[in-house]
Amino acid sequence: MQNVKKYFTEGLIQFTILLSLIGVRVDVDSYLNGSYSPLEISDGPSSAYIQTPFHSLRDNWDGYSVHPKCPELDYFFACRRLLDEVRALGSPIRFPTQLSAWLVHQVPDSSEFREPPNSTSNSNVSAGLLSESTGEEANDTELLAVDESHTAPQLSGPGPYPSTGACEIPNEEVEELKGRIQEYGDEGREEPVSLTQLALSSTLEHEGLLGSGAPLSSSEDPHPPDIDQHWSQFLSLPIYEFDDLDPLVPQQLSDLDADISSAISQDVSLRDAMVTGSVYDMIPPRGGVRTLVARQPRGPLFRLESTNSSNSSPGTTTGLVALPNAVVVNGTRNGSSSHGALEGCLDEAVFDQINLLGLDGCLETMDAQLLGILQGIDPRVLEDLDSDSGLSLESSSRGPDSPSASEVSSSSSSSFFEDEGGATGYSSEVDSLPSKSIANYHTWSPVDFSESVWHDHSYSSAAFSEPSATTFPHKAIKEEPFSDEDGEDDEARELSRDELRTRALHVPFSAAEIVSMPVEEFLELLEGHGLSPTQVAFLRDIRRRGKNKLAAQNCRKRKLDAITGLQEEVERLQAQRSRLLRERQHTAKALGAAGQRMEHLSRDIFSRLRDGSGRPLTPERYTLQCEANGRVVVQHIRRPSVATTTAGGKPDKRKKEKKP
DNA sequence: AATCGCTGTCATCTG
DNA sequence: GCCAGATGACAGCGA
Repeated sequence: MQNVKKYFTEGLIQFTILLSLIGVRVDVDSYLNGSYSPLEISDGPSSAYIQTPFHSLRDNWDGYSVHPKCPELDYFFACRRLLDEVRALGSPIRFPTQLSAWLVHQVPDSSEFREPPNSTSNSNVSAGLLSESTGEEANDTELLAVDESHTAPQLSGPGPYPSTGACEIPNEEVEELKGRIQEYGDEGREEPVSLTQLALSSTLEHEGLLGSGAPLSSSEDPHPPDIDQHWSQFLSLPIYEFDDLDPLVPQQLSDLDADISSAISQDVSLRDAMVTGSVYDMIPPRGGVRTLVARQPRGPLFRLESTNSSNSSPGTTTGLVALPNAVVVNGTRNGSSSHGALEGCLDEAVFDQINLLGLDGCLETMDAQLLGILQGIDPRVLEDLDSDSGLSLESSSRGPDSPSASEVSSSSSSSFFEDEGGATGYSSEVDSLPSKSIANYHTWSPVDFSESVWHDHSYSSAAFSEPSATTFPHKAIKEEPFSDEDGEDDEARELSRDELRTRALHVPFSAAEIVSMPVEEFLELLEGHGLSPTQVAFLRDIRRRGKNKLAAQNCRKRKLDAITGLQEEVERLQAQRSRLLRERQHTAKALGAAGQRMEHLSRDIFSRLRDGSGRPLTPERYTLQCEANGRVVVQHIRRPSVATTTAGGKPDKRKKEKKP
C-alpha cells in the first residue's frame, strides 16, 4: 500500500504543481496566518490536523489494522478539505507554503518516487515547497529518502519550523482553522476534490508512479461505507476513468483564478503533455499506461478516417488498404465523379495504384482484342468505362493501320461472320466453328493469358482484378501471334468471340459495352451506324447473350446462397431439436425425482401420523394436499365402490378421526 | 472413361 | 409488344 500514500501525496503535490503552472503562487502561509504548522498538532489524536506518520499506514493498511476512524484517515481527509478550501478560495489564491511543506511531509515513500515528466516546473515547485519546509524534514528520514534527488539539497535550509519535526500549534488555532474549514461549506466539496485528485491521480498513473506496486483497489477494504466511499473514490477508479476525468480538471480550476483562460489552456497543455503527449514518448509504456498511450494515437487516425469517409462515397469508405481495384478503375475511367469523391491522398493512392498496374500506359497501346477481352470480363467495371480508354483503343486498334486488327477483320469477317449468317444461329455455329476460323482467331488471340482470366467467362471484377494478366498478353500477341497453346487459345477464342465479331462488324463498341450500355444508347447504336439487319441482329444477340450470362451468374449465385442458407437453417433446426430433446429429458428426470421426493416425504409424514386409535396412516388411504395458503392437510382418499365394498365404513371413521 | 463442377447459352416465363 | 431479368435445361470444358 505504499502506492496509496504516494497516490494521495503525489496527488496533492501534483495539484500544487498544477496550480503553479497556471500561475497561482503556492503560499499556504497567508492562509494559515503563518503561524499554523500543520506538521504536528499536539492536541490529541482526534484532531484532524495531527501530523500523521502517513508512511505508517503502509504496513498497517494491508492488514486492516487501521481503523476507518483512525486519526490518520481524519488527517488525510482534513488535507482534502483543505484542498477544497483552496479550490473554493477563488481567484487570487496564495497557497501557504506550509501546506506545501506539509504535503511534502506526507510523501513518505521515496524509493519509488520519481520526478514527473514536466520536471522543470515540477522540480521548481517541489523544490520551493521543500525549501519552505525547513529542517524538520531533516529528522524525517523517510522524507529525506523521499526526494533526495530533487529536494534533499534544499532541506538544509532554515525554515519557520523547528528542526524537531514537531510543530506545535495551539488548540485554539486548530479550532480556528476548523472553523474556517466549516465556513467554506460543503457545497460541491467532495466531488470536485475527488475529481481533481482523480485527475492528478491520472497524472500519477501516467507517470508510472503507481504502476509498480499493488493495484489500488478497495475491493478488499473491509471498512465501513463512509470511509470506504472516500477511499474508494481514490482507489477503486481505473485508469481509463482517470483519463476520462482529466478533462474535468479545467472545470475545477475554473473556480480558482480569474485568469482561467490561461489556466485552462495551460491545463490542457499540461494534460496534453501528460496524456496526449504521452504518445510522443513522454510516458513510459508500462502497465496501464500502455493502454493510454496506445489509445491516444487513434485520434488522428480516426480523424483521418472520418475525413476520408466523409469525403468519399459510401462504397469507398473502406479505406485505402481495402481499396478495391474497381475503385482504382473508377478513378481512371471516371475522373470527374470519383475525383470529387476521393480527394487528396486517396487520389494519390488511386493514381499510384494505376501507375503500379500500368493501366495508363498499357491502355494506350492495348490492341482491340485484348481490350475487348478486358471489357468482356467485367461489365460492372466497364459499365463506367464508357469514355476514353476502351473505345479509343478499340477504334484505334480496329483501324486499318493495325495489322492484327486488319487481319482479323479481313479474315474473320470473311471466314466466320458471313458464314455464320444470321445472328440467330450464331451460337451453335460458333460452337462448331471450323478449325480454319479458329486458326484465324489464333493469329491474334492472346497466348499468355492468365488461366484464371480465361477460365472466368464471366464479367466479374475478379478477372479484371488482375490487370497484369490481361495486359501482358497484349505484347505476347504481337510478339508471338502464332502460339501453340491451344487450350488457352481456345479459351481466348471462347471469351473473345463476341468481341471478335463485334470488331468484325466495325461497331465502335466492344461487346461488353454493348451489353452494359443503356437501351437507348444501344438503340442509337443500332440505328445510327448504318448497320445491316444482319449486323443489328448480331449486336442484339451479343447483348442478349451478355445479359443472360450475367443473369445466369447471378442466378447461380443466388441459388448457391439459398442452398447455403437452407443448409444453415437445417443445422440450426437440428441443433434446436437436439436442445429441446435434452431439455425434455432433463425435465422428465427432474419431474421423476420430484415425484420420488414427494412420495418419500409423504411416506415419512404418514409414518409420523397416527389416527385416533393410534394406528399409522397409510398413503393408500390418505393423501397430502397443499392448500393455497400453504397449509398441508391430510385428506382421506374416497374410493368409489371398491373401497366402500372392501373397507366398508371404516375409512369414514378414520377420516373423521384424522382431520386434526 | 466416367464424373463433377463451372460456365455459357438457349428457351421460357414474369413483371 | 418490347425489354430486362430470372430460371431451368443443355452442352462444352477442365480437373
